[in-house]
Amino acid sequence: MLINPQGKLQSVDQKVTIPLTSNNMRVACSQCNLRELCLAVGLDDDDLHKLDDMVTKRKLKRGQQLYRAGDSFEALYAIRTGFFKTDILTEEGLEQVTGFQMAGEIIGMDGISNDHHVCNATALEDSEVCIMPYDQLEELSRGIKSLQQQFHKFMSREIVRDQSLMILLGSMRAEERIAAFLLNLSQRMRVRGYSASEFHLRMTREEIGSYLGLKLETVSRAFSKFHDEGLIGVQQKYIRILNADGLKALLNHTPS
Amino acid sequence: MLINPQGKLQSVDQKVTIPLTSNNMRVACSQCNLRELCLAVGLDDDDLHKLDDMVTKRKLKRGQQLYRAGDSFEALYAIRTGFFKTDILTEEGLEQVTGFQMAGEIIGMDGISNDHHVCNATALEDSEVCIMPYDQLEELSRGIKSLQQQFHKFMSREIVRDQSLMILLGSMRAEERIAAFLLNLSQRMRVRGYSASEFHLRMTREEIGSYLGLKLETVSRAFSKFHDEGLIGVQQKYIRILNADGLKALLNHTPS
DNA sequence: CAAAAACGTTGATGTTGATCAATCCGCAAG
DNA sequence: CTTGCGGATTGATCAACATCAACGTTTTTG
Repeated sequence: MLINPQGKLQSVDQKVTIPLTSNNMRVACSQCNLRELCLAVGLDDDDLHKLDDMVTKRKLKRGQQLYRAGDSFEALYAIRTGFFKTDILTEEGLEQVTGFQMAGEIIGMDGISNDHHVCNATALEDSEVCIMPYDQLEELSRGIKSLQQQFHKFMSREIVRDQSLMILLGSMRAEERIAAFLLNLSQRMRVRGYSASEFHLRMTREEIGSYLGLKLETVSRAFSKFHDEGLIGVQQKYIRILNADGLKALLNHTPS
Repeated sequence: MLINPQGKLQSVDQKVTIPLTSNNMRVACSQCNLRELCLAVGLDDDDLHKLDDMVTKRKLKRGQQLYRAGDSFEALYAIRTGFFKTDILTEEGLEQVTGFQMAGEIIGMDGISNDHHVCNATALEDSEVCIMPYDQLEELSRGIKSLQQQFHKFMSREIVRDQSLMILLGSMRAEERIAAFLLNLSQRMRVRGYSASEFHLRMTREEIGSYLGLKLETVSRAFSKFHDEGLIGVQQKYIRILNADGLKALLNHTPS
């Protein structure tokens, strides 16, 4: 499903609210209200406690980097709260955004192949992550079948997500890309119990453009056009989806 | 490394030739001359024999499909000989190629996330694959640490490969894309012990274009231009790399 | 072998989105 | 309140690539 790279997350229908109470470094996966979105899906209490022992957490301020390209790979990170971008510096020194990630998503899997990260991960707002040391995660998933399966599904989901983006970049036109982007964000907000119809963008027009293979002016123009057509409301970073079906209709519109 | 999505495969320096002798359905990973490229990297003899028991093989004629989008996911496949493409049919019914795969590479990992394949895999020449039933692979990799690690590296490598392609599609111009494509093919041929400087393309101009987000005419024009500039030799699908450095120089050429 | 189909090349023209540039808005700091 | 600055908007122009079209070449098929 093209505009829907979150795979099985879609089927999680229950509302999930995102408060945050504990302040200690240890995190209880068994208590976490994101556990139905996260690696812990389907684990029994006993196994959840084993996860608890492995996981610590870390807070990041807006703009702080969780890891950088070239850093040695130590752990995967589950986002508890906040919003991240991942990006790569190309040979010519241009930044290209490879993804935006929100609560319940796992980042860092690019580092497994080389023992070094290939991209940067930056918090776009104050955020908190669960640190899962990779050697421990490997060991644990050798012992817990459902953890192993869940982990593999997350990796595969990332592959499918990337391929959706390849299709977007390879075959869609500017306005289609931006409609797909907005619908995808909206969908992911819904799954997390937030409003699907209004939200704040955490990234700049330039970062959106980088992600979608467009220039910031093109992004801005598309927003304005959608606004004029009554499809969305735009006030800087505050977006309202006024006509989701209208946006979807833009996607099926075959160009030739 | 942008033009180099095969990750650690790069470091395998020894020559690997690709004969094929046995004809029975059972395959001996322990005897396979691709085992240093494949999942079996780093396994000891004992563990290799466990792999042997799991794997069967299948031959495909040119044009045959190994699996289709929507098929239920049963197994991963290691390519023993031949050449494949994977593609997705977009909503509008357009085909988009998501990758070309050759000997030693693993395909099918997109299916793990949903228990169904999201893309088609088609043999572009007569080919042979090793079938690795996924439930058995999971079980085996819970018992064999180095198999588990190798499997995870393959999945991660696929993620990194896809991200390289995202960058190509998001930030490179037509001729850069095509130069990167040729250099990548050349590199992968070298790793497998084939000539890196001359080879047959197994895919059409249209398939190349689909993969690179370009139209077939644009691909054809770029080939002609590179030919005129003495960078490559082109005779239909037979390509010679005459000036690899010249091609590489095209990549660093910042547009603005 | 002949005919058809698939694939590839090349040219002329058109459209999309990039580029260049001016202006505006919102927010933070003094 | 004013100033400065990063971000956003909007307009004018341009370049890259798509599209349309004609023709050539190779492969497949009966």
